[in-house]
Amino acid sequence: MKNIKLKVARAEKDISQEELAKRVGVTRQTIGMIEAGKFNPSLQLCIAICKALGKTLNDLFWEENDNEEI
Amino acid sequence: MKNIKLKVARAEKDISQEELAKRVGVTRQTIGMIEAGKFNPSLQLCIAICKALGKTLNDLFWEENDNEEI
DNA sequence: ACATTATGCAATATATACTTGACATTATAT
DNA sequence: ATATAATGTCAAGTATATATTGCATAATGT
Repeated sequence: MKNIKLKVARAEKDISQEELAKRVGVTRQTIGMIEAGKFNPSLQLCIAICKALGKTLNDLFWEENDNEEI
Repeated sequence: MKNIKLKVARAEKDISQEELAKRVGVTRQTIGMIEAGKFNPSLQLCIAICKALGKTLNDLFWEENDNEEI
C-alpha cells in the first residue's frame, strides 16, 4: 500500500523526492516507488530514509493495525 | 553487524531459527544470516519477524546510536 | 505563453536478497 | 558413545530490489 507517512514526513522537511534520493544514495524512482507502495525496500534503505527525515522505523514503516488488541 | 536483539527476542519466545523461519515464510538460512548480520533483509520480512515475535521495528531493527546528540 | 521543477510511469539491465541442498559443529539427551 | 536438535557456513541457482534512460504530465514562476 502507499506510504503516506513518508510522503508527509518529506513534505514537513520540504524536500523533493529527488533531494531525498540524493541524500540516501538511491535514485528518484526508488523513492517514488516506495511512496507509491510499489515495492519492498531493504532495511538499510528504510533506516537511511528515516535518518534523513529525522524519524524512526516505527514512525514511517510500522503499521499498528492488525497486531493490536481492540 | 550482528542482530543480538533478534536473537534475544527469539530466545524469549523459546523458538528455534527454523521455527521462526517457518512462521515468517523464509528458510532457516535467511534467519541465521540476519542474526549474523550477513545481510540486509527486506522491510516486509522485518515486519513479519516483528509480528511473529510480538515486537516492533524499533524494538528489533532500530539503532539509537549515531543519530543521538551527545 | 514559456520555462522550470516535481512527479509518474515504462523497458531493460545489474546487484543482491533469498532459496536449495549439503556438510560441519556444538549442545543436549539417552 | 551415540543420537538428535539447533546452528554455522558454503556454492549455485532464482527472484526481485534498485539503476538507468527516457518520455509524459502537473504545478509553479516568469
